[in-house]
Amino acid sequence: MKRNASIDTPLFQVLTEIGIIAQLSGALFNKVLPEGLHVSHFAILNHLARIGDGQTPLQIAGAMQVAKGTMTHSLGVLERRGLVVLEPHPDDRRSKRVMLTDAGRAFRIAAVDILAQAMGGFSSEIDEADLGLLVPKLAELRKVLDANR
Amino acid sequence: MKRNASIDTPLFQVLTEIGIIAQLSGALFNKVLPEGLHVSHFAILNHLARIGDGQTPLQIAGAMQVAKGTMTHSLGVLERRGLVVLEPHPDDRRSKRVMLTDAGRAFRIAAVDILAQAMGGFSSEIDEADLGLLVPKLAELRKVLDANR
DNA sequence: ACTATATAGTTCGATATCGAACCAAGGAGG
DNA sequence: CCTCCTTGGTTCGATATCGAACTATATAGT
Repeated sequence: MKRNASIDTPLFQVLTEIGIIAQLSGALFNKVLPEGLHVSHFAILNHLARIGDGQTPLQIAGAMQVAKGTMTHSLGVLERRGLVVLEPHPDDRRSKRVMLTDAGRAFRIAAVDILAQAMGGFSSEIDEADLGLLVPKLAELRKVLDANR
Repeated sequence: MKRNASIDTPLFQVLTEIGIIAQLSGALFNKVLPEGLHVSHFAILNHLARIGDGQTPLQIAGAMQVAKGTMTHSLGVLERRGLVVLEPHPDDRRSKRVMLTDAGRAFRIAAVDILAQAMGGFSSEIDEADLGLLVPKLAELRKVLDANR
């Protein structure tokens, strides 16, 4: 059937699989993460620890690919927990700078350990080298999607 | 730094990329889909059209990897729009069977066209064959995650 | 300088999703 | 049969997210 051919394209299949995997891994992460901390919150802490803090909310939203209103919300959660502080941006009074607190760094390290442990449980069932090859392809796909949004 | 090594594993990187891609493609789909129809709703219609209707809500929830409460909600949306009907299951009075209506089939075909068109815009920027190779690996990853949830 | 436009964040309403509690029906053992 | 456990669905409260409207500041064009 000609009609279905248009949707059974590799791109579509990949996106379908990816959607399901994202849902599954998100659920898995949420289960092992400490009470009240969502994957998205952890992702922000992790990003700040890796790339460096002092980024603006908008920069972080761009990196995480979420709407800026969402970022306002998430940063509020993290700030209320004392994991980050928002300070005024020195060069632009509209903007903020997001800084990790010591508690935030400690929290992230603890969460990383928990996640690593949880993933270690079944990472043996997967060919790690295989996964390594996937990363650049996925990154490329992400770039294309990002450019067309 | 030893500490970061535990999280900079291929598996983790892949899941991070996948999370972002899922968010991007979901947003993209939502933008092109008709008013009020969410990707998840389309996914259900598509699943029923491909696998065959008459499935129970729980079966569909399993295939989509969403909570059953979510499925109740989504099917309600689709039913209110007349795209599916829920009929009592002949063998089990607790259960239902989800049937596509003609309108549902038509709607799906239209949506497929719209999506195919939207994706066609940038699918040329990606190596389709490359993507094809990704599918089995992703499927495998999905299985492992699924088994460990 | 002055106005117009763009940008950073916030706020708000709507919706998808989850998880847990719940209800109803099936099935298993005695 | 009757109880106990399981299973399919629904309901409910909480939360993440989006998109759009809004505020304040910055930048550009004239």
